[in-house]
Amino acid sequence: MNKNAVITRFPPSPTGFLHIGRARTALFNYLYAKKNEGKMIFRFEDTDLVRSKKEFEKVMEESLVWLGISWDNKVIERQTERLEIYKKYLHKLIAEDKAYVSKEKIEEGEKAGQENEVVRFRNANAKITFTDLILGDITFDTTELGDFIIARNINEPLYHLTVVIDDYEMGVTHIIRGADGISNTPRQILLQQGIGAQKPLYAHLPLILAPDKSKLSGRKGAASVTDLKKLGYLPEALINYLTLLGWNPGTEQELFSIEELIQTFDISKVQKSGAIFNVEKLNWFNKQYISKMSLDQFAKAAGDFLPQTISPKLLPLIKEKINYFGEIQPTLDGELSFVQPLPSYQKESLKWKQESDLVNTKEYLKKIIETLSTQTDFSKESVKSAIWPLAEDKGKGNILWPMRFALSGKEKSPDPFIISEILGKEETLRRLNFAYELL
RNA sequence: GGCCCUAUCGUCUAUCGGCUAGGACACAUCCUUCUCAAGGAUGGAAGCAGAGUUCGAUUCUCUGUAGGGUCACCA
Repeated sequence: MNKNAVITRFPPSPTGFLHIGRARTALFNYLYAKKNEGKMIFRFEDTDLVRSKKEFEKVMEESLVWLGISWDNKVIERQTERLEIYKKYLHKLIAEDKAYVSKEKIEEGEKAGQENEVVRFRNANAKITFTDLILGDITFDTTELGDFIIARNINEPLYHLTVVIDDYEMGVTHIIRGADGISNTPRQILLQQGIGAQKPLYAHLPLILAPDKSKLSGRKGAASVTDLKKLGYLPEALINYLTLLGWNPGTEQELFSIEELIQTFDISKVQKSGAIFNVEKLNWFNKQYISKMSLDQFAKAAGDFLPQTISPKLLPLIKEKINYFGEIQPTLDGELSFVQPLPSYQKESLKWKQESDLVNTKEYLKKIIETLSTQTDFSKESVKSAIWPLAEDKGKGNILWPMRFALSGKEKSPDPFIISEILGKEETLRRLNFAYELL
């Protein structure tokens, strides 16, 4: 393998769903690795036995797959399976007097008061400076860290030690993570020096914020990939949006395929400040991707969001209305409700706004019914060409509004021709006659 | 509070010292249109404050202010 090969990594702890912020971190690691013809490693940091759950490992893996983010390691390793490795380093560190065992009382939790033999790292209290690919030089005085704890006991190593060892052993060259990891960096660099590891390059991504600029969380609406998938967003749209949240290529292009993203991605152009997650813009991206789909692709992608017995003629109407699949049912119940039994309505609703009373309206409806009664072909084109001369003669609103309202029972709906086609001759005439009788 | 990071329209952002500060989302108006959606056009909307460097600062430096992150025997 090429010695200079880029290796990035995505090491979530399986303690929840794949949060949008973490998804973007995975995405940027993926883009950076691909861009540099390197690899991305996916592993689980599950040393917190209490919070780590196998179910979450599964959702996280599924979420990445759904997004189209792939990793290059065949087996997804878990830290709980690498204990022997950590112990080896721990013993070495202690033997070299870089760390020491210390008998201390546990201060919090169920075991408070009990004694424990923690392992502390001998901190030389130096100043640590590292160059962040996004933020530039960052300096910490590590004095305040003290001799920090790296293991609960010799058999239970803690996070800072395990990441550093994993990254070293797996040959990680670039650590791309959220900005909340900045203050962990000096500790980890100290540990790298302790075990004789090479210092990787760091890039800290700005955080994704809720609309009130606080940290995004599940309580503030959809916050995980699973939530967004359930709402019916397209993975391509999410990827596109997430990449442009905090990064842009400096051109005015907004729509990118994943391949284009890989080609154009430049980590040094990542924004330094946090970005608010804006659903409106996600909606726009999603709509763009929907409109680019063929009807077949749309039907296939929408899948379970579509009722089993949906008229294929309704598909294009749905497709042009919605932002995301979750809006299909509300649209079917709303503007496209003409497919359902006709709702009751006030007869005044049949009147076009420029008419003063219902006298003309009744006359117009009669003419519409007469025209369509002799019509055999009920395709929207035929219905339109049959009705159009009448509409031109009497005024489009005068004819089309009552016709459309009689057919849909709604203020808002698709045009009366497409409704006629979908309803068919019998039902169309039934609804028109019903309106006529009302007046 | 200590330490660290950040600061351009409501939101995401462009600008590698020259700006009439550009684009996108959202919003408003208009056009198209029987209605809605889509589409087209137009518009309103921003450099946190103060000092310094400079012929010239949104861009560089400092201070202040504000926001965020982080301070575990969690990860």
